[in-house]
Amino acid sequence: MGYIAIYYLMIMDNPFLKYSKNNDYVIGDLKKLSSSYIPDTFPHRENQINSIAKILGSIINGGIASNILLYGKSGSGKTSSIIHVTNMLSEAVSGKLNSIYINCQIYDSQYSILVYIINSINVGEPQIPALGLPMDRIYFELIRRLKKSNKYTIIILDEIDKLIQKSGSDALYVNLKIVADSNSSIIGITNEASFINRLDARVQSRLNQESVIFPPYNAIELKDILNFRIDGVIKRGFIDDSAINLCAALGAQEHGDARKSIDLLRIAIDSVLREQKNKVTADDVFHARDKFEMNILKESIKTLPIHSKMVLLSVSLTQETDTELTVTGEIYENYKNISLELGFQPLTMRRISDLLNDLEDLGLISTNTRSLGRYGRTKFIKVMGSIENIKSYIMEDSEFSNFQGSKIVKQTKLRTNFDEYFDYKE
DNA sequence: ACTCCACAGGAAAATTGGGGTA
DNA sequence: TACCCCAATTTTCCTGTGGAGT
Repeated sequence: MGYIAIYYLMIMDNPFLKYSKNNDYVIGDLKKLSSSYIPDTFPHRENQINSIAKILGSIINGGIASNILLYGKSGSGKTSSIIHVTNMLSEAVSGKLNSIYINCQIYDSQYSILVYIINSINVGEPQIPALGLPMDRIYFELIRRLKKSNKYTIIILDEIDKLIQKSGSDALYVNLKIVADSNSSIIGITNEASFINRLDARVQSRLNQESVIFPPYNAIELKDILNFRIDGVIKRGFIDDSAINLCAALGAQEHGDARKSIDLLRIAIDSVLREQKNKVTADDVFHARDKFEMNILKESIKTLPIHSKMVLLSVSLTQETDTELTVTGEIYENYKNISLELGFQPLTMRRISDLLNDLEDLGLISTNTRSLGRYGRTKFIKVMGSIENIKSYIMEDSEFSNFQGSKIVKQTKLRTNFDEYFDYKE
């Protein structure tokens, strides 16, 4: 009796289950269509996987593996492949392996990375706090626990270029030293080919012992991958060939991005299932793309720190009143007003300059440094995408709930001169 | 050739805030 | 509770810069 009740609960609560039970088209686990799913076969990545396996293989015989650097654009299968390989390896040595995956975009200081590694090694000891301990003690503790665990350790540093960008080569050097002092290897993942040149020599030689390159997928390969993912999950015929081709083409367009292709297909399938239609067409994929891009925008704005949100709002409002002169100085003035209105102590211009660069990295704004000769040198800034949407996403933050719209200053130093400059020209 | 605007962005100092210790 | 350590964040101080004006 109890089982039946639970069964119904699951059907009610889990949308995937609901579809799979009520729909003839779904014949397998829809999780296979998630871009983070790690399949057990990787079409068109056999060479890379074999190379990595060969390098790490020496661990099986008790040896030490070289450090590896994986290159490739996003969605080229680097992360999935390495996790797949380490999973297999862990199986081969019957679990005597610590494989620690770290995304350096999230853990971006040497301190946070080391603490994360320590807390990932399970030797039945308490967690280490994320702040406040002296570095040498972290270091000591890490070595101690690594030795105690008595396993080989593989540290995977994803987006390793972000670490260098934020914390410099030293952060990596510390990690590499630990590797030298213990039974472990580092695997770096980067999508920036020039990354290695920015390192200093001592780090370079240690990290770049072996490298594996992941070239972008072409449209034909992407199509294979999509078909492979659908296989056994969705009934043939439910998805129009044109839809698959389009997903592959859009992914190929975006530097051969398999993640994008798969996500697009999944979103398209999802909405077709929800609308109870009986075929996924190219049109559905186009809709999926719009939705996908909106979600990315919304999500990246939602997770922005409060001051970044205020800066972005300032850019939006400034651009709204005058497209010509969205420059740093004016954005800063308006940011200050917004900040004061919302009851925050405004940050300095120097800091805002960095925040603007961060926003550019996120693709939320685009900047262009221009010189107006006598009238100075500054950045011209534009928001990417619709101002209305961006504004509404920012306003979703409760901190902005009583934002009335600060007065938008138009009288910066530059503006006075700049206006004169144009008056003069005309 | 030289000046000077309005910043960009590097370096170092100062502040912040968790955590430990007495 | 007072006080010291630490890394992270932010400010202060600074030098650098492209090109119109003179």
